[in-house]
Amino acid sequence: MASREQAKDQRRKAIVAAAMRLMHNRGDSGFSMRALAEAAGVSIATPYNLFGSKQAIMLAVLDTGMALYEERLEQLDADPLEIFFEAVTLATELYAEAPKFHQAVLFSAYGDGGRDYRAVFGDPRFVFWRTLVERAREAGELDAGIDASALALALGQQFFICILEWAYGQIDLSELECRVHYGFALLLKGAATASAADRLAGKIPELQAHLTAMWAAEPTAVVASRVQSR
Amino acid sequence: MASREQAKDQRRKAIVAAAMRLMHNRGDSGFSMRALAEAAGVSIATPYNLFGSKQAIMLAVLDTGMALYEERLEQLDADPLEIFFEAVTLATELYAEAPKFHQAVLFSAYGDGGRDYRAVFGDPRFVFWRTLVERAREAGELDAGIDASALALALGQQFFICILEWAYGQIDLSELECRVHYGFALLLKGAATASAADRLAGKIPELQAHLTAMWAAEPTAVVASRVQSR
DNA sequence: GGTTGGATTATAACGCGTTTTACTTTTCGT
DNA sequence: ACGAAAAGTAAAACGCGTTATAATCCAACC
Repeated sequence: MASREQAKDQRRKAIVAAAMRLMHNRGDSGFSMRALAEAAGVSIATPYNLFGSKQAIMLAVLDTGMALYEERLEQLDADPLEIFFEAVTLATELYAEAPKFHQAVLFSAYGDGGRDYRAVFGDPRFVFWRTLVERAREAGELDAGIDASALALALGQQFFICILEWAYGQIDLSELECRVHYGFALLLKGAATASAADRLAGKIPELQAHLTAMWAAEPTAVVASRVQSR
Repeated sequence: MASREQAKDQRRKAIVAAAMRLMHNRGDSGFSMRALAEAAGVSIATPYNLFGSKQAIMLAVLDTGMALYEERLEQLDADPLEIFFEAVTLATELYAEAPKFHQAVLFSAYGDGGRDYRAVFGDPRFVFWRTLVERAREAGELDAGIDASALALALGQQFFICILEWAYGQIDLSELECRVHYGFALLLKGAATASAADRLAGKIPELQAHLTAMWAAEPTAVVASRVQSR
């Protein structure tokens, strides 16, 4: 029997579930490995046996969310270029549904001193963007000579860092969405075929105007210095 | 008299100097607030009185380095478009001169749980990129309608996250340089006037080839998954 | 069914960043 | 020159992630 492994998996699931429950209820503050162990009904040593670190647990939580996200994105059935922007918007919508939860997960997954195996930009997320790039390239929206991995990396990073800023409480979700859209428009335009480049160019002025309006209206920490030193 | 403030500043400088000395000698490991206090000849409470947090000290170290960096960049006297790429190359050269030191500073400045006032992308660095963008725009290399702040933010973030990956030990300096150049080429091309866009487009294939060759040859942690899942 | 061995447990400990407390030193207005 | 206020000091403590140490449990083999 694999009842040994079975029991392990069961405990693993219980721990991830308890982590999600705790995050939902209390957000980042109040979430600690000791609180998690208590909520999951296990000793504090067990999560370390089964996952290795707090960061690994957070990444497990993140990955389960990623599956749901990709599923909902497929249902949108957007065209190969628009889907980049839809993907960002969908993410902000999901974040808006449970902001404290997502902030806590992201903060714990990346904000801690986890210099371990998979730090800044993990595999599931990278593969996701590369798939989108490959589709767009095959659809003739992107230059055929573009390397999918290289572009996907640049796109994913642009997304990722804005997400981090949101998790750190420096920007809100609408600025997150707008900034990533802006970065995506520029990056994709740089890699696009002529017709697609035209469409992308059309997006830029509006996004830019939206951003500057935001910065003028609502000066948060980072934004304030940006506006004042204009 | 301001002899009170004077003494404060003196102590502040002593602490920053001791921090730099410690980082140079022992890198990140072995550097702690207790070790710093001892090396600076002050109590552990003093750095907190004068700076508030470890992160603030690291940002002070970072900012003094930034002044040197900008100075050396001005001396290069590159043209308004090339200077973006020179800036990246210069940074990698400076990092290469004392890699352990810079890794330690960056890691401590951003890797810790410093959710404080100025987290991901601080003011001196943002202003630097915006100035470069403004110059390039005035030189007619970038579209006149481009907002300097918005583009500077996108550029700086692309740079910043690659630096972080290097500080985390996930990529080496040559990959850092190449990836940022690639991201910059795409972003700038998306914002460039026609003639500048052509010049930028010429850079992209070479950078891309360089990147893919790197990934094929030297599969580090992140890279490995990238290559294998090709 | 008893024995064995790997997993889980409780518990203590470590080093970290940070805060608090209580004591001492230094500066400045009168 | 003296007393009040401000600031620096040592030392202990807090909660954190993580690790080490034994004791204990429980599925798996003879």
